[in-house]
Amino acid sequence: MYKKKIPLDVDCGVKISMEVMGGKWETYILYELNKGARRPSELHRMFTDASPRVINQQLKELERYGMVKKTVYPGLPPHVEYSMTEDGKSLMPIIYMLEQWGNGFRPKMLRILEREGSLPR
Amino acid sequence: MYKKKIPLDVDCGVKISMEVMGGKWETYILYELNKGARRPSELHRMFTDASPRVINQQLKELERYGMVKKTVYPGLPPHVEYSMTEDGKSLMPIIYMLEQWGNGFRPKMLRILEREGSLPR
DNA sequence: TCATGTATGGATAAATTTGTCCCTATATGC
DNA sequence: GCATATAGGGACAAATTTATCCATACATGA
Repeated sequence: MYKKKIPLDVDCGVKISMEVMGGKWETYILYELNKGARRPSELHRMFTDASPRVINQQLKELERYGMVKKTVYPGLPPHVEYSMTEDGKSLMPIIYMLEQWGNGFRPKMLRILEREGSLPR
Repeated sequence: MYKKKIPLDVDCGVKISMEVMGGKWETYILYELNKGARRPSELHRMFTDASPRVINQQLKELERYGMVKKTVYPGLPPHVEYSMTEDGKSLMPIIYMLEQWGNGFRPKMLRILEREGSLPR
């Protein structure tokens, strides 16, 4: 893990929220875990654009902040499950709002990107 | 400005929202402009932790996405003002939610940081 | 003349996040 | 034996964001 040189600004609520759920795959993971517990390998298969390594990192971050809970079932082969905590669930309304706002803004965003010539195809 | 090598994922609403308001100083700027129009130099004096250069960059980004409007008053010395657009205002509820959630989570965050020995002073 | 305030931006460095490559270890199936 | 699946992580590279340094230009006031 990377050790911050400039500490998080704990005085700002927005910064705290962003720190907890701002990772590239974290909202995806939370969204999925909100439907039910998932094994790491399931998530790896779902998010094929992300390398397993990165999903593991972000799961670890989410666990660190108590947004998800890791359960290890003893035995071999290893069986691990991640599930949502109450704190994690409390993030969902924010995620839904971000999702909704972004969906509403999409047409304008597409026009902006097109105008700048940065649309693939 | 930095030209992205990996394009924004326009299929994801959350990503779109983050792209628009995820910059380090953007929510601060929006929060301030929401109270009324401000000149760049006013913002520079307010956010002394940020270099003027960076505030300018983020203002430019916000203008690019239509969240703020730049007005140039002719004459010398130059007089420029940034003000909120309707689209910008529509972001405020999200910013308030992020602020509220983060404030609520602060005590836990402080305990986590303390446990890891990453609290200054 | 020189410092100050106004607005802006190029070039470059530092910090941070994300991604890739490859390794550990164990059990099962072919 | 060898491939596959399970979970995980070290070392490093690439992408991205943020910061620093310094430059332009013009007017005013000491």
